[in-house]
Amino acid sequence: MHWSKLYIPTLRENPANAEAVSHRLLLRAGYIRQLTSGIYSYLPLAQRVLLKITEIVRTEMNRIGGQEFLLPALNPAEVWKESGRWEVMGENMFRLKDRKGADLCLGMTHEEIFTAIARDEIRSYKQLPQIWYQIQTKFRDEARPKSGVLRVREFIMKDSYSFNIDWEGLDAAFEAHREAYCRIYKRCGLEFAIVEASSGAMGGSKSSEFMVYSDAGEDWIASCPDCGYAANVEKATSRIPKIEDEEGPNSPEEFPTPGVRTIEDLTKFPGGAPAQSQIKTLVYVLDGKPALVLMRGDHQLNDTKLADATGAVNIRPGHAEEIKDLLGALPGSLGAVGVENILIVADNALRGRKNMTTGANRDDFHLRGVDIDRDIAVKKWAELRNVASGEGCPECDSTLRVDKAIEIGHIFKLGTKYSESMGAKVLTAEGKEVPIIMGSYGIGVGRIMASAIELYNDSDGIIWPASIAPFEVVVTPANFSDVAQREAAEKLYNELKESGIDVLLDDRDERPGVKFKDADLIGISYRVTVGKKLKDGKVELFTRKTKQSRDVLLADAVSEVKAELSAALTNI
RNA sequence: CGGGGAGUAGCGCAGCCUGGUUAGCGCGCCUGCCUUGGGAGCAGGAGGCCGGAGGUUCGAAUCCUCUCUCCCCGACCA
Repeated sequence: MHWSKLYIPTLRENPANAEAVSHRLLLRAGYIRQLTSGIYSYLPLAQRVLLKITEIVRTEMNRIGGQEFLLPALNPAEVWKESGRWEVMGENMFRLKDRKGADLCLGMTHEEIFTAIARDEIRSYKQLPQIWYQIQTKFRDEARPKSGVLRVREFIMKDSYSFNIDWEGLDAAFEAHREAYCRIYKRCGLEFAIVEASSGAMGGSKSSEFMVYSDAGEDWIASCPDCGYAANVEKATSRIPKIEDEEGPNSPEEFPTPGVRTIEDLTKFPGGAPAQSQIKTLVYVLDGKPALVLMRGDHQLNDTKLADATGAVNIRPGHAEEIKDLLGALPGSLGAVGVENILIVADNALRGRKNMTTGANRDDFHLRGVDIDRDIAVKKWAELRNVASGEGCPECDSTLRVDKAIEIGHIFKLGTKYSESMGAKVLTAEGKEVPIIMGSYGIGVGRIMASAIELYNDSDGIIWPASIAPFEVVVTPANFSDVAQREAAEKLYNELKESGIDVLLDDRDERPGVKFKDADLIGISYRVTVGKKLKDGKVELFTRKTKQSRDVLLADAVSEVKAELSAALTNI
């Protein structure tokens, strides 16, 4: 490929409106352009990267017996109604009507469609197991697209689904995917972590996420440096010191707390209490029904944990008016003492606590001396608390840390959620009809691209892992008007191409500085500069990652490049 | 959905507060000369419905009202 013929619209200046590093560099290096919020056009360089990634994904999926499909992105409402997700997906689903007025949607994921195929076609255990996958565009109407290609409304995803007759088969398919994913990310050159995750709206028993640690991420991961425990904070637990309370009064005592609205206020108020001796009362609406959520004063509720613990799908904090109607007081003076007929969910950290302080459900009044077991009708105890850095690892004596990460893959043991709701059943060897046991496995292709940039960049631009770089090598004649340099560069370019290397020739009549800057910016792994040393039969081999260059004989250039590349590709 | 910011040339921005001939600057782009090892130089040139609609005014990029879009923080999010 000749640079002069390729559309690579690099920008000299940093684009406005691009905060995340990957967003800024993808725009500046001419990989993407935004069409509208959360929707991007992928220019030729990006398409080359995406194709390299999907090719790696494809070979590894095929290796575990996956069979590639291509399913419709445009789906009829019926299938989604069968699984119940037409409602569950809410506003995140793009919906439309056809000319006859029938409801359609754009697929957010494809459990329903693949399950429908399995239901219609698979009758016998003899046809199982199956692993089916596709690499296809998904649509989600995100409330807030952000960070360039990291959180978008239209994106490419590899999604696969396993179908088994028994749970052992699911375990095997899950494990096969786990291993395939490790190979995929490793081959893409990413450093990644596998963490325990919440299954959320997908349903199912167990799920693991594949994460790249990065400040550009939106997930928080708790991990233990000693034993290797790692979990999304939506799932993570931790050890915290037990608190021994002094005995309090025989019944709660109400006391005035004018102006006190927050936990913090009450810690400073004369006669108040330290945060860890307060009960924080939150009003949530769970699938339309109000509930009180009780946390220790210094702890934060994790919404996903609340949803998982209660089985609720749609959860939101209550509005001030709802709360006033419900409890008779405004936030700042809420409590659960004496509350009946409302679901009360409490965090495990409050178990057995006594002599606590909480709101009195009367504005500007609190209660002290509250004994949870005695005074509050807790219906459900659960792990609801956000773990924090510095708390104890749940699996060893060490200490947890919490870091930000980008989710690049997620694998689920679905079980029979979809096969049961949609009637995908097969006959066993004994002639019994049973639901197919399913797994679901996703990889965000665009996120792999963006994560690689977040991980590997410097002030000059992108530093691609060679395996997913749009080109492995660029041949740069310092002065293309110089006949000797031009001819040597073209010859070298042809030789590299013939030996199967992905090579670009910078045939532009630009000054060398421009070509070097552009090559660095777009992140090509190696550059061979054909310049003034040509008269000694030498060219320079420049490594983007290290910015080191060394002279090699022109005659040896092809083999030197090959050696560098194969070293780079096996080291990752 | 709440809070904040921004829409002026392909990109990055100034001008707006305090209305007034032809709306500027840098980069990029085109032509020519010159130059060729880290985004050169000189000369000439093209390119704007100042996001949209309505209003105030003799006169609006500038003031007022409405509206659309984008970005950031939060809420939200397999």
